[in-house]
Amino acid sequence: MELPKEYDYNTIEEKWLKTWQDPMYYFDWNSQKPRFIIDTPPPYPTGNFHIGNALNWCYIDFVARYKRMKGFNVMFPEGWDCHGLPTEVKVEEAHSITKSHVSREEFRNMCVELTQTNIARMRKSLRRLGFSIDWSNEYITMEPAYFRKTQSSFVQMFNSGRIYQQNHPVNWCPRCETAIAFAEVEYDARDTALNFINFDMLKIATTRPELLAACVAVAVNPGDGRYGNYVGTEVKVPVFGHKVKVVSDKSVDPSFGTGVVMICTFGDKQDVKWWAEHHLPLRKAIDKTGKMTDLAGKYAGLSADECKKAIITDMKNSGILYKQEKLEQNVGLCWRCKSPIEILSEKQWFVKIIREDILNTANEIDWVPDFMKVRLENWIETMEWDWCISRQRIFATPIPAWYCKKCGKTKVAKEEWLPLDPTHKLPPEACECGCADFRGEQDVLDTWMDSSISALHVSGWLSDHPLLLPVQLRPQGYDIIRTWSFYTILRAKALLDNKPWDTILLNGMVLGEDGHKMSKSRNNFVVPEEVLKQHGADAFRQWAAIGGSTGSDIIFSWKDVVAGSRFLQKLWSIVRFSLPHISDRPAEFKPIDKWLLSKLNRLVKYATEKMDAYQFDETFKAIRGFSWDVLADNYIELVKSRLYGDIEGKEAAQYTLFLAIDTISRLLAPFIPYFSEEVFSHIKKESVHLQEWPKVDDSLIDADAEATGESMKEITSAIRRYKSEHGMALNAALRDIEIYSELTDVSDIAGAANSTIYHRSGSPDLEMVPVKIKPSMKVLGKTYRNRARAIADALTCMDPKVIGEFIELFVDGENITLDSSCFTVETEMLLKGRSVDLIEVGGAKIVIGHL
RNA sequence: GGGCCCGUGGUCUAGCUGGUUAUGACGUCGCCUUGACAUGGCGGAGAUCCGGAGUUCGAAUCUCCGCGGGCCCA
Repeated sequence: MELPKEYDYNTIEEKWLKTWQDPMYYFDWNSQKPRFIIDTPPPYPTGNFHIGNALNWCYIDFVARYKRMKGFNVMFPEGWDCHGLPTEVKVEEAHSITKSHVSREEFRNMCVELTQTNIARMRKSLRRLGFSIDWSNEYITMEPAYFRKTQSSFVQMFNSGRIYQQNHPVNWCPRCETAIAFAEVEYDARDTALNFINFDMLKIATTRPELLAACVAVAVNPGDGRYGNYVGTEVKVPVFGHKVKVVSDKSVDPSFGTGVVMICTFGDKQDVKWWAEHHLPLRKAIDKTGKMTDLAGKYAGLSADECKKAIITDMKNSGILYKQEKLEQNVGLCWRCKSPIEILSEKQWFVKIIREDILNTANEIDWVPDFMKVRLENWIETMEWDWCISRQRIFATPIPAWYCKKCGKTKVAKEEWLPLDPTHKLPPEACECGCADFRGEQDVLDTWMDSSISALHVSGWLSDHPLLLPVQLRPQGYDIIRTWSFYTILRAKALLDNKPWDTILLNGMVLGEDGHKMSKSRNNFVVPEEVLKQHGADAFRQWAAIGGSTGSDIIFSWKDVVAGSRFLQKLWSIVRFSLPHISDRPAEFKPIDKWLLSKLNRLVKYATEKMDAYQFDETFKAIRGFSWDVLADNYIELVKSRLYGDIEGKEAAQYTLFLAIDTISRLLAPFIPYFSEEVFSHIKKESVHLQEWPKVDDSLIDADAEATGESMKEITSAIRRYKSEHGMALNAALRDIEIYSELTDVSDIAGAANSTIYHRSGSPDLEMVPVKIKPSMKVLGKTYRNRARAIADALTCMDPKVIGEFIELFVDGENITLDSSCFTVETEMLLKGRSVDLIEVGGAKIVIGHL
């Protein structure tokens, strides 16, 4: 059966999508094979699998398929990180409600429903992109089977003292009305005013006059002579009248403002430090909704911003505020809603951060590329507070704890009671005080508490399976090193005293075609579905492979996708030509067959090395280069005459071609699974994805065979070039070609050149005239170091006609003898006798008779 | 202000444990419809490897400084 001329990616991809069965990719918990477990990032189920995810999943799939072929028992699970504010917001929009309109349970159900719909949509994209996901190991963090583990992890870390509850300043988003972690704070430079205020006997400068009511001290630098007398005294806070201490602290910058700074609870992180160091009292002037409290007197009930304006006006009028200066300041914003955050002191749950633990564990992990580890190290070094894990939301994993209604004591659940929602269920035992009535904890867990145990979950933690931690690979983007990598390392160490993974593989960000971050407003946004529709999954996956080196940012490029689809068509043509000719029956190879097989085995060796180093671009480029250049443009052209005719060496060509097609389809399988499956299906009635990765046959890597083949290839190209330069069709016959070379068999060249070729030994009877001496710097430099330049200059100036095997030179007052390895002599051929053209390639000379 | 990364033909990109003619893609120009492929083949043009200094016999590659860009953070 002849193959169609055009490769119809759509039909073929759909065909294999229907044919492939999920169990092909199931992890075998009982297998004796070496295991390779991947801690796949669980995406947030927005409903759309974006192109950045797609790049990451391509990398994962390349690895998963490669490792499977290498004989590993591979787990490529798929998780879904469900909980979070975006879904709550979407649900509120969709139902035109706010979460306070319905019961917590009802609201949660709405979120679950939306999430399920979104997951279903994203599963389709994952399948269509050809990812070899192990669907038997799918997990969904909002389901009891998973959040039971999140709750267990909470209980275990509480019991080991790694989780505690405390009144502590936290970053607070007044719009979302929840605490947030530092990882969730963004910074933006904004213009603000520095206000100079008469402060009793002192003058202070502040950007946040609305916090005057929360002022608990003023501070000066200990070395500042202007204010030394005031330290230890008290001053009266203007407008509000309460008295505060004057303290000295070396982190006050005497040159900023007036050199006197007001400490309030809390204007910024520095206030928190001073507050703790100087044991200052707490004055809450802003509440959880961002409104001023009663402490703010006449300003109570105003928003912080309204209060700021009002108090500035009032203080200007009364002469308290005597000057304003413009100041650029970085303002902390909520990453989700971009509102400026406040720092409030609230009772929250925290996870202890032990820096050395995390640093040491990070050092036991292989980072690819290695410099990415520095990002984690820098983040760890700047951490000042513990990780606040409680959130004031609904759609999240409940914190399994209650408060005794009588004595107020906190009761944390026992693991065997889990999973549970403390707002629905009371603990099965009474409080120590004897009271059995409890109030369930309404706060829920930060979503990173769910996803930071993904590695533990997939490796069998708290299941009937044996625990297989550490897993082999964590693939993820570098943008979430300070969150997901950091938290996962922390949790694996805290819960199991182990590293979570052997290796972490970082991918870059996908940029739009204009080189900027993809965004709808920039109009450079591309969704994978659009690419799939136009060029198919295999073309898309090639962009992911060759777009750039692993770890670097990658620009999405339609050109690369188109180039990918052209390569598929080229491969298809190669296969379409080859299939009728191939044979798996061994035969004795001719020189050019040996050349091809040597190159092929070198390719396998190189591809294997590069795949092991996660260098997908290098791997794929090598395979593509071999297929297109070596196989199609050279080998096939050289053996066509053997394949079409009925001459000696036909079987060798058929067998060589078979080996090439078989090997290439295996090498391509991780990258273009649909295409390679289609090709392989014509060779064998088995899936290529269940085959072994090709092994290197070292006996076929042969430098001599390569040199011979290279020479044949060069001679053939030279003849082609000759024809091209003389305006001849490439299949036009030349007469009288004589080749003087070391070659023993020129029949393939004759076939490719479509001409009769006379094979000669020795040299043609031509006059050779040396015209130029070219110094070999590589040799001269090594031997003669700093004299190499002078020797080279002297060589170039010599008369080439007098050169023998050795050259004697007089350089820098010294006689130097150079052998022929130190230079090459370029010669020009003078023809005599008949009128011929002479081409010289490598060591061969081609004499072509004039037409 | 700090950390990390990057700056290679018109565009994007590989190389960067220093050593022949700097990789590939896209584009561009010329030629060629040959029995796998015109979504192709053959050939060509096009690069002061961001700038400067240094190390070296020799630097795209190593060091320092500068300029420009990106990301993360304070």
